[in-house]
Amino acid sequence: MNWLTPKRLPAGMVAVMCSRPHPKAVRSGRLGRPRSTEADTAILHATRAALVELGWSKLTMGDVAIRAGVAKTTLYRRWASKSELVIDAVAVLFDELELPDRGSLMADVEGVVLQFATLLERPETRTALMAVVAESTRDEALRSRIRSAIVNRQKTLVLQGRARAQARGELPYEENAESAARNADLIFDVIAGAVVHRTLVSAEPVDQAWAHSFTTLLLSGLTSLRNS
Amino acid sequence: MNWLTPKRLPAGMVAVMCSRPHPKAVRSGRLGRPRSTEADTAILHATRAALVELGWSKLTMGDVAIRAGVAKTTLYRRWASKSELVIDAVAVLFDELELPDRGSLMADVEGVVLQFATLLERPETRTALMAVVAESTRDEALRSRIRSAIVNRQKTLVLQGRARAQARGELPYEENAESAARNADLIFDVIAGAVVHRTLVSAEPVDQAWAHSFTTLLLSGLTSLRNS
DNA sequence: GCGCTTTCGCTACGCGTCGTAGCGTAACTG
DNA sequence: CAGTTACGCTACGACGCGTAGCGAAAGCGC
Repeated sequence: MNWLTPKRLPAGMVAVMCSRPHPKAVRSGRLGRPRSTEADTAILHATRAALVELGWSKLTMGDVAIRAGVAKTTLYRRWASKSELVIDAVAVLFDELELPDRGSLMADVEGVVLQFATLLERPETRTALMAVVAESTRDEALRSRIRSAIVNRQKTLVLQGRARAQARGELPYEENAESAARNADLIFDVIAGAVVHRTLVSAEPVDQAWAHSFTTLLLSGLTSLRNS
Repeated sequence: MNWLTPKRLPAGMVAVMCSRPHPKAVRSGRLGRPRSTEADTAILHATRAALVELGWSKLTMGDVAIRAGVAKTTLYRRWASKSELVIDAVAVLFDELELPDRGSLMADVEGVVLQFATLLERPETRTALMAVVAESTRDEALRSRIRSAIVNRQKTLVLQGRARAQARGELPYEENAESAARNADLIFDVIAGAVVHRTLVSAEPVDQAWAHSFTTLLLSGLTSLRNS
């Protein structure tokens, strides 16, 4: 019903080359009053604030509109659903993830684990990440949006870390491109999955000690696990 | 508001020794018309069916009541929220998880990974698991319910698998009880986290090949990772 | 300056779900 | 039998959703 209204733009239009394609991007061409960029930032800021105070389930579109000082209709002109709005609001937080060269594969992994954990300590990401992932299990469009807005950014770090480790001689170069990609995906799922599960399911902190133990396990394997 | 109504029972009452303590358990003592156990099973069955057809977000209490052939008020007499209902409905699916002895640690891990993956292929669990976890980030009571109903059951498998591996001589006995517990938690987060992340975030299948690669990585570590 | 186009804030609306109250009836206990 | 609790049913207020319609504002091309 919603998917066929003229408000929806053809799918191709979203895929234009842009760092953050707007959900309901209007052709930036010309004609008419341009969209207020202040409204955009105000809405996203208000969404994060609402996530902190209310959490995902109690966040309402009307409330966000009021916080942003914007009419509710303005909100719906840009985002078709609460999920898409929240994804965009949270996605920018993942931009601060980076991989400073700490000199060794071990230190690099530990660093990225702690960085990711710090991100997941924020109430916005805690409450939003799992919620949108849950929503995406029944919505392919949402899933691809999460992928491009959040997941792919994290995956880059894995590729970067591997390249460094290979340059240092800590990891072998993989001539087979396919299996190299598979391995990167595997490692990404292991790292991100472990941190997320520890944080949100087990609900216990990812501190220095845990990061160290995890990294040791990841590098050396289960058979070499010893008491610390 | 909801948390203070007389409907809510004191917290201790839920923690009675019972395999599956009912959310709003009434003292099984006596007096008056007993609760219909058929209604219980019908509701949980209807909830799973609704999850399959509608998914978490579109599931409504009224719809579940109709499917179960039960009044909506009957539903609310037993479960205070949609989250608690869904947890109970899904929890039984996790009971079928077990750890058959396959002769080696490697085979055991691979087996449990594939079993867990099979469980996550079901639409009920896919859509429900992440949703209730997301909900639990702001609700400690919900989190402990998930832990006792779902997570702890899985964690047992890790302990079981380790004990077997130790008996086989594949893993060393850990004299330090604390670090042994920490290691078990770590391994659990790594295994469950990786499978969940692969399935629900990366949205790619956990097949035999992936399970094998993952298990190899877990046992031997990153440094020994080679092309397959 | 003038039209044309699009977005803006605002109000109002229908719809669906929520969770509860109140009733009469059914089931079980002593 | 009386006492107690669960049941099905109806009705209700509250609230969030997403949209329609309005006049005003802010750009563009002329």
